[in-house]
Amino acid sequence: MTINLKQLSKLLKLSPTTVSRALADYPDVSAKTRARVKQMAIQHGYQPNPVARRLQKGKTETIGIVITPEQNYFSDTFFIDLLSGISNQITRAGYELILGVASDEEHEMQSMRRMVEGKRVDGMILTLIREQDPRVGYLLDRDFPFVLYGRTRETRPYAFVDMDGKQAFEKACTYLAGLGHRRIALLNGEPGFMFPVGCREGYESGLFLSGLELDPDLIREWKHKDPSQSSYRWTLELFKNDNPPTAILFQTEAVNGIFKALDELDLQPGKDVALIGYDDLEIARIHRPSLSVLRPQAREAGQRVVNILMEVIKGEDPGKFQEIHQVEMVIRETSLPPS
Amino acid sequence: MTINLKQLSKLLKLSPTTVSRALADYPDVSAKTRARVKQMAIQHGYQPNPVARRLQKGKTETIGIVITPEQNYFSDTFFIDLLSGISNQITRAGYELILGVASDEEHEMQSMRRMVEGKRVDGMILTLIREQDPRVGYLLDRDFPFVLYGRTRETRPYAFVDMDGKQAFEKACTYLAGLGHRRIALLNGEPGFMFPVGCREGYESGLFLSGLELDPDLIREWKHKDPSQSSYRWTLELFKNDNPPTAILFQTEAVNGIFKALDELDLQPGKDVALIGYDDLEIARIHRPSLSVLRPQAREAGQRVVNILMEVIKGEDPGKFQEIHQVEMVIRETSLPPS
DNA sequence: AACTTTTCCCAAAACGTTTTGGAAAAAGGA
DNA sequence: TCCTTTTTCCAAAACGTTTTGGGAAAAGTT
Repeated sequence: MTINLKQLSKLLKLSPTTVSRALADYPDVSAKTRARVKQMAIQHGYQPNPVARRLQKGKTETIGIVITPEQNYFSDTFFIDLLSGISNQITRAGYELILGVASDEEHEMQSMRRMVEGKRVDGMILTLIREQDPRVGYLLDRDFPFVLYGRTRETRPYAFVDMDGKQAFEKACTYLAGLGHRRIALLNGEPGFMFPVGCREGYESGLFLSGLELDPDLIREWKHKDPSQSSYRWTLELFKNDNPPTAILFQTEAVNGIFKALDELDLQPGKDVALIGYDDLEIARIHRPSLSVLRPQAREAGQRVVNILMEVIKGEDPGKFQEIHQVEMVIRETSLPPS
Repeated sequence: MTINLKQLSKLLKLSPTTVSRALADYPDVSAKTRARVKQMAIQHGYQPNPVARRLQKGKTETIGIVITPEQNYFSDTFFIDLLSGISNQITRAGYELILGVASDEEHEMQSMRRMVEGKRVDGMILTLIREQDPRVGYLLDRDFPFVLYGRTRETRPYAFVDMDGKQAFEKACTYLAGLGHRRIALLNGEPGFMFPVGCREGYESGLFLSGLELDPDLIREWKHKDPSQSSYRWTLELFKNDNPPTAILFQTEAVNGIFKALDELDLQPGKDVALIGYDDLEIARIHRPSLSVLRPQAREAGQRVVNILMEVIKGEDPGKFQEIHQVEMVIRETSLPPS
């Protein structure tokens, strides 16, 4: 059915060498034959067998990624955008993206080891980074190319693309303070992961810059797998406070519980309580009132991750590639001044 | 770093042939040397280079799947479960799963063609099947192995694993009718896809079995990308009816809009309006009142898809593998008799 | 002992590319 | 014209496996 390099070369009455080099635009083949070869290749729909090329080149032309369904992050649109940026850029480079789905931290590591030690990939992309993340040490120890989407606590240099959660939350916080809010609450992401660390720093810095006091009662870490720590319950508790907040910062993921709680408390989102979420999920746009958000550019980040990984695979120093992307704020209907 | 078959055979003072065959448990190598080979292989962490094996075997040992972020289906937990079942089973077979992310129907086809014509995969898995799906015809024409998660309108035989949407909605409908509901509404999935067709059949059949009349005013197709067709608006309109429904069947995906609309109408879910959703998403479990649902076993289905695809790749007749999986109903708090 | 069968191992080929190291032919220079 | 340089092509090797087709040694059989 599909044609071979050898068959194609026979058709052209040329050696496989010349055909191969013609297609690869080597200078040592004349313009005339190059054109002839290319035309014939197109005519017969010739595509070099990727497996054979990989063997010869000693590269798998493949990138690996492992996702964990347990983490709710995954069901968010932002992750799909990230994956979309990654996938498109990988395809553009003629590479392949192989996917592992792991149910927990142990399987995550196991799946990655299979890819790395089984020589199935040239590089890894890591997401959902923890403060202490064994995957990073593992890859650094083996000097295996990888790029993080996020950061971790690790002294050795490594490549990463991260969203500036600190700057984002600082911006949101000072914006709300500028509107006159004095009691701003933070429903932070799950502890153990690195991202919420920056969010909290930004929140605290935002309060400080606005001359506001930090009140520990207004901060909570949300464990989304633990119903007792749900955003719904937490919001209810928050307003039992003598001095309740007039604004809340949170991950958009948690918005359903917050809306529900506010509704039960007869508080109108936006009007009685200002809300700004991190991540521009669909619900943020379609809800009435629409939700003001911090919007990370996940697709662009995904493309950067791939471009960087390609450089690292080529042998570039990973320490050179450490990018922190700014996050824009989208003001919609839930960020009004306090009433 | 990592050891080679040739190097390993040199260490053992055996030929590469014998080492290869020993590891593959061929009978023509003595038990003693087989043991010796295996022990040495483990000791040096030898793993055959997959690229070399693929070239020799003439197989890519790879399965392809293309997902489309545009479709909201993807953000549902059920899809992750499906993917999880697929991925685990593929890994178990020593195969790889390569992922394409396409933004629309055209890119979806393009991504698949790259995999198929570029000899990058041995088989394809298709999801989100449309009534008229060009992918199926394309693959059938080329006699390329594939399995559908879902069904399409195509007369030639092909392999599929599908959820019995018809039986599911029939069951839900007769259950509600059995409770005394006489006005049951259906908010169906997007037109153009095959799945909603079965849902509607089941709904109609359920009404008929319960001796209820079909009222076209109670049926609507939800276009989730079109805000004018949102579940929220539709629910509001539904209750402007002189004779409003006492129960609604829908895709759980649409639950937020429905809850919001009912809330505005001062109707209590479960109490004033019975609700049953298709797909057991997280929100169904954590919402109060918790949502009764139809629960497809996505992970198991994913495993079946892979097992079937392996058979088709081996050359089995695809027509032999046509599975329709039953869907169970989980009664929670939103399926009470009418008040 | 001579023949047959079984057991155990291996050299060589093959998979489809790309790369290496020329070599022949054409062009340029004197 | 003869030598040098450039242009254009190719045969052979290599990537790391598995498979093919024996072949030698050991074990059975008569």
